Amino acid sequence: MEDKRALIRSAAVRAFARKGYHACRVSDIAEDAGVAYGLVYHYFGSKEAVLETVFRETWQAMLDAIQAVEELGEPAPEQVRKVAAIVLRTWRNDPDLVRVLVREVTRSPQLQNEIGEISLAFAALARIIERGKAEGSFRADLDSRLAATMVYGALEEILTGWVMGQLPDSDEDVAAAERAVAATFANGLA
Amino acid sequence: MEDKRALIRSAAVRAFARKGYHACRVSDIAEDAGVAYGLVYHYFGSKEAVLETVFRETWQAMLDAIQAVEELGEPAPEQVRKVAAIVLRTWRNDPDLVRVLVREVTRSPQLQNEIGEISLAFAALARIIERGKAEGSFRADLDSRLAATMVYGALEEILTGWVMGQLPDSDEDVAAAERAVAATFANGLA
Amino acid sequence: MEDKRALIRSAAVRAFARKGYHACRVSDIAEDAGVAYGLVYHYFGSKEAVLETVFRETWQAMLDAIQAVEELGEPAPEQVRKVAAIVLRTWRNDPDLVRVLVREVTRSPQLQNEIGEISLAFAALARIIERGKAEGSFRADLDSRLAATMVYGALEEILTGWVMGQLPDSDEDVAAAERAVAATFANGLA
Amino acid sequence: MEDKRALIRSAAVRAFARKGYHACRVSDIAEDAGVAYGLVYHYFGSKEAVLETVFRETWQAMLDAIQAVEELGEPAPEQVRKVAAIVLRTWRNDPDLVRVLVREVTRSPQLQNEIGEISLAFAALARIIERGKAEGSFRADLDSRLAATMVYGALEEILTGWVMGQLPDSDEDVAAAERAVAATFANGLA
DNA sequence: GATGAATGAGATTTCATTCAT
DNA sequence: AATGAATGAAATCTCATTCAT
Repeated sequence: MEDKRALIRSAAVRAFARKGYHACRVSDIAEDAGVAYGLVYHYFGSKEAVLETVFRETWQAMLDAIQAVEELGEPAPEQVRKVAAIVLRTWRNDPDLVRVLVREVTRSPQLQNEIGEISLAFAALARIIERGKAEGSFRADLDSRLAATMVYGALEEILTGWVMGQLPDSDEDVAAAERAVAATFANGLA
Repeated sequence: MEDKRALIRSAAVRAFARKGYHACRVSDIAEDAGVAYGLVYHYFGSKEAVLETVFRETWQAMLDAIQAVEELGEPAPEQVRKVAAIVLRTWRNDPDLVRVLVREVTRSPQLQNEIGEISLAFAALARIIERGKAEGSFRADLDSRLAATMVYGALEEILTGWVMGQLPDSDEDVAAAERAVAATFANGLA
Repeated sequence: MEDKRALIRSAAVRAFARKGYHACRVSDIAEDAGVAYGLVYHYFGSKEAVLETVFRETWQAMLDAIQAVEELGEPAPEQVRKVAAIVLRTWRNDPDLVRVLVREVTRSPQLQNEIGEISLAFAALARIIERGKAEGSFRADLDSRLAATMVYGALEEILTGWVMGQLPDSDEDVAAAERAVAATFANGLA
Repeated sequence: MEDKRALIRSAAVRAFARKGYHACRVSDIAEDAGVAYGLVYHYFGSKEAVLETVFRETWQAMLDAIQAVEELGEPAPEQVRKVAAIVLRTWRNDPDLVRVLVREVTRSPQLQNEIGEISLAFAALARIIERGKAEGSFRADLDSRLAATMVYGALEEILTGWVMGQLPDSDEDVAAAERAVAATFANGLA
């Protein structure tokens, strides 16, 4: 019944978030999903493929959301704010997922082949900043690739702070973080 | 002869950098150091302890350097610039070390006990920003903890870009990155 | 449609020949037959039963052919020649089948219960040789069981040479092999 | 103490002989040798490598013995007799070893890379027969490769008969088999 | 201090087989 | 008859760690 594949996928997110990818056995995922562990192999082929799938499907959704922001054609600082909102609000929607992405995927030595997809996010941010330079919102001498890196880094570190329990993460804190990022880079890159 | 302990320690940094902590076997470290792997246990006690030692000794040096900056009593934006310089220049000095710290330690689920030491760096940055607010360099409504997180995140992401080969890292690029971080946060936090 | 059971049986021969019994998964058989693997169980009950069936049905046909030779009542050397012809020509008819019988069945530790059926072939050969002794074609002090073993071994090894690609196997080579076996044992056992 | 590698090697022969290669677990070998199974990997690297080693080391010894026969320069039929003696007496010396070689190695699909070494034995037999043709002991129109195959097949099948318990194998039977092979091919190939 | 043989817990993965549909 | 999702026993292999020398 239902969709066992999706069931396993979301159980994997929980399990990876709870114990970390390496410490998490395939049987932990299966147990969490309430299925036999053979089924994980039936649907995903390997433990690593589960992580990869989680990453790819999630990341694509985020890339789509960012692209939608770009297409609105609003001023660059507003676009940066919206991207910050998208990234940071994901935390509220699915903290376990963020935990996994932040801890296991982003700088994993194993998933270096995913770098291409990760860098698409940087590229989108760089495009936004480039447009900001063109419209005069940002300084002309800015290296947009580098600026994109700083923005992305600031966002990811805030997420990490939440993941690690080092920063408060109430709804109000999330909103405040969003404003802080927006303001800092609106001024900082101007 | 010489100092076998130091020999093993630096071999470990190379080995962890090359293959990642998990994929790296104790025998890889020993081989790289040119000793029998039993000796790794003689000096460090466990594989995890090697990583911990690498982290702790390095991190302490960085904390000391940051504290020295604080004690000079210069204006906050200048202190931020100097911290950026310290962090980014480490890359030039020892890329393998940075690779290991960035990939394995900072958000490792295993080394969560090191979080205390990691957060000392955030605390130092937060103190600097707090002082910037007092002296009028930074806006008064800033959450200094959050601001410190953004600065640290920007720095670490630039390092990551270098580690992952996504950003150019010539001496000139390193200097430019340092200036970009300094300028962005001097303005952005003002 | 058609006869799915026969379809699966012949797909199994191909699959076993290609990958070997152990390396061959039930799904390989099913795939080769173009059916779902559940159907293999419907018709045969188990993977081992498929191999057993292949063996038994084939072997019986060969035993029947040999018995027909016996019943003709020709001189023993001529009977040996005809048995050689039967065994060796099977290769031309169905090399995959020979491959499976030679590699998987004959000395499989699992199918030791089939030994009874295998030894019927030896027994037939031994009877022919025994009659050869009676009629004076073969030496009287011959151990017919041992002689039958030698004849059978020579035949199987020639098949093996073909299976393994170590001996040439054109039609002419097959005919030459048949003559060589006949001549060697006609003289050798005399 | 003692030579653990040799200990494991001979335990493997016993274990493979008893249960067959596939049905035999690595831990069976280790248990038989009285060591932890990790040690099997320490010395051999994999289960397959154990079988390969057993084969290669044994086979080489047999090739050496056959070569020694060749070098004596005796008449070809006598050389054939001596080769038969070498091959058949192995059964008395180490039945388990023969069991493994006959059942697992000779026509294993996995060890097809060993074929080169197996065919060296055929080549030696073919050389002997070729010399027999030159010296007039064997008929000139003989295909020596094919004849070698028959001799080898006869020998292997006799071993198989002993392995499978289908032929009597007392010392006297072994001696009789040796004489039967020698006589059959001395006459049969003449 | 130094070595590496020896250990064995534990993880991944395979795949024959079952069974609901 | 036909399918293939679901199961889980079982096997291989890895590798951190111990310890006798």
